[in-house]
Amino acid sequence: MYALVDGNNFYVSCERAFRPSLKNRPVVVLSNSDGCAIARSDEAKALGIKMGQPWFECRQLADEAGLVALSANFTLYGDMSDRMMSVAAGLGPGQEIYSIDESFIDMAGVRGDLVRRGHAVRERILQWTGIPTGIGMGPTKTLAKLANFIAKTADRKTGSYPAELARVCNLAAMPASDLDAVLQATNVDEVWGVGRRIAKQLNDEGVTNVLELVQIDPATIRRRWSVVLERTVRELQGQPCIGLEDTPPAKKEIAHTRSFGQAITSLADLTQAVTEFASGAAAKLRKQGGLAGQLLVLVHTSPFRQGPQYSRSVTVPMRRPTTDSMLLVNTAVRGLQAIYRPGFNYAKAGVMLLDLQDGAVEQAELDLEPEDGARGTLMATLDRLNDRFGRNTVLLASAGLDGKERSWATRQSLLTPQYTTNWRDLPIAKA
DNA sequence: TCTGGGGTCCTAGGACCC
DNA sequence: TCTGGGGTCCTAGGACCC
Repeated sequence: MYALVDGNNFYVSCERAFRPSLKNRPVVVLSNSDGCAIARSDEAKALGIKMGQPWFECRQLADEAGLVALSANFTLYGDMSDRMMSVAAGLGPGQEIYSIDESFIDMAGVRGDLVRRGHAVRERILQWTGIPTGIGMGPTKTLAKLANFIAKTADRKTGSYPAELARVCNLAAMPASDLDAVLQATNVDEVWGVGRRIAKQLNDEGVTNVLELVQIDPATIRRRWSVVLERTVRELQGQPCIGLEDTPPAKKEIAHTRSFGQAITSLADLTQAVTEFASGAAAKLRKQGGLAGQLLVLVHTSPFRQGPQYSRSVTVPMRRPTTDSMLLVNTAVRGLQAIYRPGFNYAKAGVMLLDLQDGAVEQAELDLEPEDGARGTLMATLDRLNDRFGRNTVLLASAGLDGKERSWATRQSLLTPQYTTNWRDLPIAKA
């Protein structure tokens, strides 16, 4: 038995916890560069704003409908997530933190009325963190996920689900005929693992709702589609195929990519950007105690713009697995030089660290670079300074030190304070 | 005229998830 | 004028190897 606890409109709810004036208003949170909407309040959804919709397409709603837009404040969301997760963990004996706003709970051995227990935990999360949640339960993770969707949709009163399924929904506790009715009222594209593409293929075969999907023989699914979709169908039929991952598996890659505030053309500007991305990725790598065996650099133009397109990446093996910013930055810049072509308007670049290895089992080697030991101390000091005094307090010279304008920097004009993680931003209550 | 089979590695891209 | 970022898994095709 599994539960899925999921924060409603999570980023918006985090902002509302500290600015109650945002309640009952249409609110969106924007991606980096204030590019597009990545979270929407119910009121914003009702205005017709789509997930991922570009801000320039809906910004007129600020004047017409009182829409409020905020730049993404990931420091705040990460901290609020930790708080929500620690309360949600009280629902059952095991927890897998699946994303910033979702966790699966293993309900094995939990006795009593699970729906009542769910409502109690939900109330506690709301009271202690200010985040409204929905909870779905079922015999498999895929069914718990589906139950969660039903709980949230019934709460918004937008679907055709019975009101008593709102907020907390346990599919395992439902009489078979009621369950069939609920599955029939749910489109296949709401199923975890069925995206746009597969949904269309299913629709073309006449399979539009979940009840129809559940009734297909898994072997047929495997033959016509894939083992991945077969697993999804078996899970929908109540056969557990996906277990709880309560210890997160080690990352296989770390990425740091950004779209630029405005397109850039020169190798000098790209070098600055790639230096910053490689430094950022290296800091992340050190934080999780890993080593990178390979590094990938990518650049590309904007597919949304007219004009010549160019997209290229290169993977460079490190001489030996490393965590050293200077080596990684040098490698990234050399990679960039190899793929850079003049005459293009570059919209995005990035650095990925690949072939990640456990830092604790570093391969011993004749020490050909005796300064490495000192480098380790240097990197640790660099991380401490940047953690304490803010990102980019200390950086490598190729990031650009001359005070020249970093025209490519992302824009975040609507950023809210870091209420919970920075003394200077601590909210003050007035009597 | 007729030109193998098995394997790895790399790049690129597609599909899905949040 | 203006279109996110971070992941995983899978597959196809080309280069290269024996």
